[in-house]
Amino acid sequence: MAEGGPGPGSGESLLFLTDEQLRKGIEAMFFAYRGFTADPDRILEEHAYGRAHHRAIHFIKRSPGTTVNNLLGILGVTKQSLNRVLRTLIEDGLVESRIGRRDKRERHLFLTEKGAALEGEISDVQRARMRTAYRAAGPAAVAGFRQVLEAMMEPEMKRQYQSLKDGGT
Amino acid sequence: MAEGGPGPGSGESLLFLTDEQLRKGIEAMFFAYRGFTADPDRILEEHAYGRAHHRAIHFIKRSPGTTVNNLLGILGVTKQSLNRVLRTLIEDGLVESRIGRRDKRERHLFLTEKGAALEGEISDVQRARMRTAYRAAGPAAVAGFRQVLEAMMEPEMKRQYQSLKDGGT
DNA sequence: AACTTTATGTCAGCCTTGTTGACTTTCCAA
DNA sequence: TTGGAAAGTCAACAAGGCTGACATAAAGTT
Repeated sequence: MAEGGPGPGSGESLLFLTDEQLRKGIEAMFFAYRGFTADPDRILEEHAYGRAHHRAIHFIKRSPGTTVNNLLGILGVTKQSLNRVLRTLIEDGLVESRIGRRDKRERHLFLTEKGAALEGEISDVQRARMRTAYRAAGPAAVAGFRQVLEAMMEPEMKRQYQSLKDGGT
Repeated sequence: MAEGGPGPGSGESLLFLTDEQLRKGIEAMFFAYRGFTADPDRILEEHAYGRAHHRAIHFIKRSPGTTVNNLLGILGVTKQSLNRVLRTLIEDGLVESRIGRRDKRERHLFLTEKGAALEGEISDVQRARMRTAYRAAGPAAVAGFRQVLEAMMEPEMKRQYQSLKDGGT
């Protein structure tokens, strides 16, 4: 699949995508994702939780009252796997599970005050890093960053992502 | 930590970083990383390997002859964890481990032809997705993407990342 | 009313990939 | 030459994925 790299002089208006360039992009994703999860991981460890717990409370915070099934779709894990995490979060009093009023089979999930506190703590450090990175890179870079990430998503996840439209801008 | 969102009219020259904006960035990373690993995961599954194996052969390909210790620094796992993965790759004939000539404690790692074949197969699909995303987003977006990712890395990882400088451009 | 489907939860067991602890071999420096 | 440090290996454990089987309750269908 080698692209037969264009020389230094070939059109910059098209894309100059040598395998080396693409490889750098791939490694950038790899290392950046580690940075992205580093702060949350530190906090979670103090509380004896893992990333799985973080993902759950993140999306419950984003969509309070979401059902277990919704969450399964977003997280892309099995119900057994999610259930294990959810059970401990409920036992520990971070998440509340309310039986649906219209459809009593459904469980609607909410963060308790305690759960919101942990979510907030993690959210804060994660946003802080994102904010720093954004400021270092500048507004144009931020737009590009989001565009590339969006183009990299699987179609179904892209829908999930876009279903929460941008707040202000 | 709420930023007290600036209204639609406030200076676009500074950064317009509402919590909502930052949250979108966080979710973009989350969903994009899934897309990023989706194709490799499919191929790896056919060969009964996991992401850990992929990471190993990726960085051995990038730096042939690297030692186990070097690899540990890059991958950020324990040597025991890496060793298990390495052992199966060596048993399966994808990786060759040569005892160091100067320092016999060291093992220098190389991909065999078979290992290079798998690495290439995975690399191809991963680059293909990256290329598609880059093309969809355009050159300016690509630059921004890389800038933000780099700003998001932990300092030590940033050094690792930058140690392989850009090929052409 | 009987049957089927859906939503959720649970138990059991497996696999990958992280972890720590203990150990061997090799190297180097006092 | 001997003791510590470094590189690598083996053993055992934990988290969090997975599948399969099954239970319950509520909805929906016939």
